[in-house]
Amino acid sequence: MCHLPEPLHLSFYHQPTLQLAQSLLGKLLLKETKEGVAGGLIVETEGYIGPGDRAAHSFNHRRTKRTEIMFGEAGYTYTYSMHTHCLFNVVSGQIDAPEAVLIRGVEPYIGQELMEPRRPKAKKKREWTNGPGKLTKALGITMDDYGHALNQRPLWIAPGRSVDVSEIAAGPRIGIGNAGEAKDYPWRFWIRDNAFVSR
DNA sequence: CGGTTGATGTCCT
DNA sequence: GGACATCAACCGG
Repeated sequence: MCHLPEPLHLSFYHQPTLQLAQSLLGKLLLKETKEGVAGGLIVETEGYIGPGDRAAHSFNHRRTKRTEIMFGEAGYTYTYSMHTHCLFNVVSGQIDAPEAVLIRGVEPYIGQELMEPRRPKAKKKREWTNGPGKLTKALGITMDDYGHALNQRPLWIAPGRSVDVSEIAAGPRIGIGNAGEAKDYPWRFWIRDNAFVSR
């Protein structure tokens, strides 16, 4: 790659979380490792708005080692591990407002030759990155990226392509069945008809 | 210090 | 459509 896509300024992240979740659709998420740069267009996101959101890790102001970064400035990386996987979030909201956007699906765009060997279990290309745990593996995002500012290498977000509002669909978030009334909030957003949306 | 728990992925029927 | 792997973080004691 002669010149890499330029990172968005941190001011981009200073918008309401649900609006940011939609603004992130079509943006390009990039990760540089010693093997090179891999990147994908974001096609699916979810907003998590603690402390009032039962599905958020920061529900009820729960401030722990894991959620600490969510209480800081927008535009930083919140990675967390569940089972054997690592999930990637973008911190949003004001200081002390623990909010974040989970990235659930990306469309491979740069460094696809790096992604394929990282996803040996995937039989089809769409299985490389059509899920929150899958895309982190394909891009090489790990817990080491926790707390990283997204306006610089080795992990950053660039403009990508523009997405019209008519392409955006919304619905309930996935995998939060025990979150009480919050499970029905339509805080999941995706690009309609895109093959790399998780479901 | 041990028991519980997932914002999931993969394999099996 | 359902079981289960597998582990860091969290929480109660």
